Amino acid sequence: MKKDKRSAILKATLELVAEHGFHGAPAAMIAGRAEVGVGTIYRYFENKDVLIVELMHEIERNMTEKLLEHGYSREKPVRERFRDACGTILRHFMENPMEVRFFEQFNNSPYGMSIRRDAIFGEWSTDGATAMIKDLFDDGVAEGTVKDLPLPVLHALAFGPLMDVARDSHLGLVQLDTGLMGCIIDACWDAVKSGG
Amino acid sequence: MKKDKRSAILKATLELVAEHGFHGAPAAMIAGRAEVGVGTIYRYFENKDVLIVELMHEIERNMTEKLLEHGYSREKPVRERFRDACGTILRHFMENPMEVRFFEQFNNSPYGMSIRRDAIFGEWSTDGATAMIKDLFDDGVAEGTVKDLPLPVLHALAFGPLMDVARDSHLGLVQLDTGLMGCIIDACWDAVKSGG
Amino acid sequence: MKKDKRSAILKATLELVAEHGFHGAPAAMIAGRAEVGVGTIYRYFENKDVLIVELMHEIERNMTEKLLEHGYSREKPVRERFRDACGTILRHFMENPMEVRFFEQFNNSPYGMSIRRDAIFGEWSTDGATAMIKDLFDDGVAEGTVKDLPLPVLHALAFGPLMDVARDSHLGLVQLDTGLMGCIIDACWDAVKSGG
Amino acid sequence: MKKDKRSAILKATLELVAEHGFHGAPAAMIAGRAEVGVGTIYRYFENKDVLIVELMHEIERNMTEKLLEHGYSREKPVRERFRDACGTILRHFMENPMEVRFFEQFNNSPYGMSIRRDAIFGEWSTDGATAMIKDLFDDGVAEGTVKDLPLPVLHALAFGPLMDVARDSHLGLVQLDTGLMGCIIDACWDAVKSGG
DNA sequence: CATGAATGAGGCTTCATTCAT
DNA sequence: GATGAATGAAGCCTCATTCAT
Repeated sequence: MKKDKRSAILKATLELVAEHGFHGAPAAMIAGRAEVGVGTIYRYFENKDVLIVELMHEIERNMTEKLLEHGYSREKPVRERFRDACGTILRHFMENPMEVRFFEQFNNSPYGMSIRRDAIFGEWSTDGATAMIKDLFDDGVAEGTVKDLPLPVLHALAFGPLMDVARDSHLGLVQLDTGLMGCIIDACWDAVKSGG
Repeated sequence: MKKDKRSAILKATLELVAEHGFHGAPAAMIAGRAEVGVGTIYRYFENKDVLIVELMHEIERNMTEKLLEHGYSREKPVRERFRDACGTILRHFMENPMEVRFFEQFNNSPYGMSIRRDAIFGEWSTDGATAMIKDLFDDGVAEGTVKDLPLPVLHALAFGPLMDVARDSHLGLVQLDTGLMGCIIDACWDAVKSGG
Repeated sequence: MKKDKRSAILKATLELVAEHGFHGAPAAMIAGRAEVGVGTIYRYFENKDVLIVELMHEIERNMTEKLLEHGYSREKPVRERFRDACGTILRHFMENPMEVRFFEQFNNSPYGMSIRRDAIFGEWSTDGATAMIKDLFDDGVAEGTVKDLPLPVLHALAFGPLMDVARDSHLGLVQLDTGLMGCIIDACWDAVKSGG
Repeated sequence: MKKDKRSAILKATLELVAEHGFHGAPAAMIAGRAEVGVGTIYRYFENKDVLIVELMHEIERNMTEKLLEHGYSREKPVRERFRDACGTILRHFMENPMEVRFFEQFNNSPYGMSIRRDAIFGEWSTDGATAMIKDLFDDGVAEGTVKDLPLPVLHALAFGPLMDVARDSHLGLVQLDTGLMGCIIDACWDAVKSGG
C-alpha cells in the first residue's frame, strides 16, 4: 500500500521523462499520470530533483540486480564473464526502452554530471555491479587478455556502444535480433581484448 | 557587424548550456553574456528552439569542415581513413569541451531525438561528413576489412566511445595523452575490423 | 487526558507563533511539537483560525485572572489600584515573553482587528479585567485625579508603553530591573494623572 | 515613467496589507490592483520580502522627511521640540491610516523583529529622524527636564501611545479633534517630563 | 536595427483540511 | 478517539516572447 504510490510516481516520471524529456514532465503531469494528488509527490520526495535522482538510483539498482543475480563467479573465464555481462546489459536496455532514454538524459544533465564526478572519489565503488565490472577488467588485464587501458576507457569501449545501439534500435534505426546482438557483443570484446 | 551579434549569441548559448544545462540558459542570461539586448536574440533566431538547433548545426558544420579539410580521398586505404577520421574527431572533442557537453545534452533531449529520427529518411545524407563516413564503412565492408554490420552499429562501435572518453577526460576521470588517444583509436578499429 | 492534548496544542501554537510568526506555524508543525497527530488538532478546534483565537482568549484569561486574583477593591485609592494593575501587567509580560510576541502579532493581524472592533459594541465588557480597568479610570476621573480623556486614550497612555517596553526588553534593547519597572509605572501614572 | 509602476506596486501593497493583512496580499492581487503584470513586480523587487521591506523603508522615509522639514533646531526649548515632533507624528498617523496599519503589522512580524534587533547595534542611527529624537531626549535629560530613563523606554512612553491612539481612531473607537490631540501630546510629555 | 521593460502562462512547492483506518 | 497519508487550491517565482521606443 505504502510503496504503491511511491512507485506509481516513479513510474510516471520515468515514462514522461523518457517520452518528453525533463521539460515535458512537470509535477502536475507526473501526478496526473500517477493518479495521485500533486501534493502526494512531496510526501515521498523532498523535491523534484530528489525524485529524479531517486529514480536514477532505482534504475541502476534494477540493472545491478540483474547483473549480479547471475552470480558471476570470478572463476569463470574473463571472456565468458564479459559476454554474459554485455548480454545482460544489452538485453536489459532492449527490454526497457524508457530506462535507456531516461538514463541518457540524466547522464547528460547537470544532475548526472555531478554524480559522475563523484565517481572519481570512488563513492560508487561500493555498488556491487561497478565492483564486478572493475574485477572483470582487472582480471583481464592481469591475465593479458584485456588491453591495459584506464578503467573509464575500457568502460567506454565496452559499454558505450551497447547503449547507443539500444537507443538506435528503439528509434527504429536498426533491427536487433539475437544474432546481431551477439555480433555487437563480440565487437565490443574485440575492442577491449588484447593482442590482434 | 551583422554576423557579429549572431555569433556572439551562439557562443554565449554554447557556453551557458555547456556549463549549466538547458535549464541554466534563459534568454536573458544568454543576452547578457553575449552583450546584446534580449530582443536582439529574436531578430536572429525565430525562437529559442531554433537557436538551439542552429547552434547544433553550427557545431556539426565545424566538425564536418575539419573532417573534410584533410581531403580524405577514397583512394587511401580504409584503415588509414578510419584512423584519420577518428583522430580528427577525438582531437576536436578534446579541444572543445563545451561542444562535447552541448552535443550530448542536445542528442539526449527531445530536440536531438527528432533530428536523429529524421536521419532515417536520409535527410542528413547531404551532409558531407556523414557521406564520407558512410563511404568509409561501405568500402571497408566491400573489401572485407570491416565487419558487415548495419551502419548505425558500426557508427556506435567506432565513434560512441570517442565521445564518452572525451567527456570523461573533461571531467578529469582520465588523462588523455597522444599515446593513449592512439590506443583508443586502435581499439575502436579492433571493434569494427573484420576477422580477428 | 482530554485537556492534556488540547493544551499541548495551544502551547505548541504559542511557542511557534511567538518564535516564527503566523507564517512559521503550519498545522503539521504544531502537531509535531505538541506530539499529537495532525488530525487531532481538528478534534479540539474547528479550524486554525479558531485555534488562534482560542489561544488569544486563553492568554487574556490568564492575565485577567492575575489582575483579579489580587482582589482590587474599589475602596483602595485609585493611584494604588493603578500601580498594582500596571505592576501585575508589566510583570506578567516580563515573565511571558512568548505571550507578548503572540499578543502583538495577534492584535495587528486581521484576527485582532475585528475583535478590537467588537470592543466598540461592548461585547468584551463582561470580561472582568476590562471592567476593572474601566472602573479604575472612571473613579479616577470622577475624583479628579485622572485626566478626563476617552477610555481608549487613557488605555493607550497607561498600558501601551508597558507592552512596548516588555517587548524591547525581550529583544535585549533594555534591561528592566525592579527599580526601572517602578519608574516606568510612575511615568505611566504621570501620563494619565490630572493636574501637574 | 519608470518610477510609475514601482510606486503603483508599492501603493497597491500598502493598501492590501493594510486592509487584509500580509495573508491577504498575494503577489497576483498586488499586481491586479497595481494594474501591472505579475512578473513586473519581480522586475522592481527581488522577491516579496524585499518588496515589503522596501515599502517599510519608504514609509519611514516619508515620516522622516516630515519630521525634518520643519527644521527643528537644537536651539528651541526641549518641550517645544517634543510637542512639534509629537504633533507631526500624530498628524501623520491620522492622515495615513494605512501606513499605521502597515507599520504595526510589519513591526510585529518576523520582518520587523530582525530590523528592530538591528537597531541595537545603532545601524539605523544614521537615519536623521532617529538622531533627532535621540538628541531631543539627550538634551532633555541633560537639562533635567526629562526623566533619566533608557532611550527605548522614553521612546515607548512618548510615541507608543500616539500610534495606539491613531489606530483606535481609525477603528472608530475614539474621535480625535485638534483639542484632544493636544491633550494627548501633553499627556505624553507628562509621562517623560521630569519632576512632577 | 537594437533594445529591454512588460507580460502572464506555467512550473514548483506548501499547507489547511479530510477521511479511512 | 486518535492518527497521518492524501489532497488540491493557492502562493511565489521564472522566463520565453512581444512591442513601443
